[in-house]
Amino acid sequence: MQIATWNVNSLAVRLPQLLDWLAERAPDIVALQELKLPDDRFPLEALRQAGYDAVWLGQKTYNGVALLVRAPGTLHEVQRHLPGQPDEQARLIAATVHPAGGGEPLRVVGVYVPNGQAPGSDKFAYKLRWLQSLRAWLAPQLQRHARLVLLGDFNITFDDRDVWDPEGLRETIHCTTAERTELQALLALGLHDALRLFDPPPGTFTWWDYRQLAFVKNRGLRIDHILISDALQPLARACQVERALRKRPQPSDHAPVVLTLAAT
DNA sequence: ATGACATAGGTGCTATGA
Repeated sequence: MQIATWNVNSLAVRLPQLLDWLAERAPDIVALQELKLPDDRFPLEALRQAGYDAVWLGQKTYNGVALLVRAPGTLHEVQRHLPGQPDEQARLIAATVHPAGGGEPLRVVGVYVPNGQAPGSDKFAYKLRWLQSLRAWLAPQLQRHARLVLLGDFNITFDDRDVWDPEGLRETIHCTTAERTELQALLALGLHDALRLFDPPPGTFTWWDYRQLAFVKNRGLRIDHILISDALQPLARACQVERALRKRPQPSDHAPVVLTLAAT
């Protein structure tokens, strides 16, 4: 079974690429971020024709998240937004997924963590507050759902290995100690960084700036993550960044991350 | 140097991203 996350940077623009990729790889579960469209413009029919069901939380212009499941898989107990968190920004969607191949259900939490703009800014404070709220909500979720996947665009690097120029970007946005402390606090709840379990080669990133040939020079960051609970860790078989999608015409600036889990 | 690209909204430019 394959579980993927992809920041598409506009679902309207990237829909043809998403449909191509779903047809090629047939992931069982997909979390999408940065839909950048309101709920009534979500392309449900196109996704259904591609063999996927979906739930989504849209927003005009900014943010927006969705979960897809390959038929005949199903999505239940859908939650949009962090409960009790008044927030105009569409950044979290969770569902209990019964995957296509059968086996035990999974609790899947897709997130688009705030960017944070710059340390010390109001947006940075919002990012840290949002992460604290996520953690407070996630702790009881993990008690209830032993088989849990938290995945999406975290906008945080774990450590210097996730940064193309760690010295030059020291304590800049995505690389600050404050952000990394919040990310580690999520792991401390009983989660594991799925990609790091498989000892990826140096220079494994998920995002590259559109400018200055950053992708060609592999000047990137690893900020998109799949975190899996203790119960799922022994089932992890592979985890990879789909770098090839970043090479296609009119790409998203993010590449997908794909986790392969053994059934059951 | 706060730019370079890309996207949305709207129709000239600003806001935002990472």
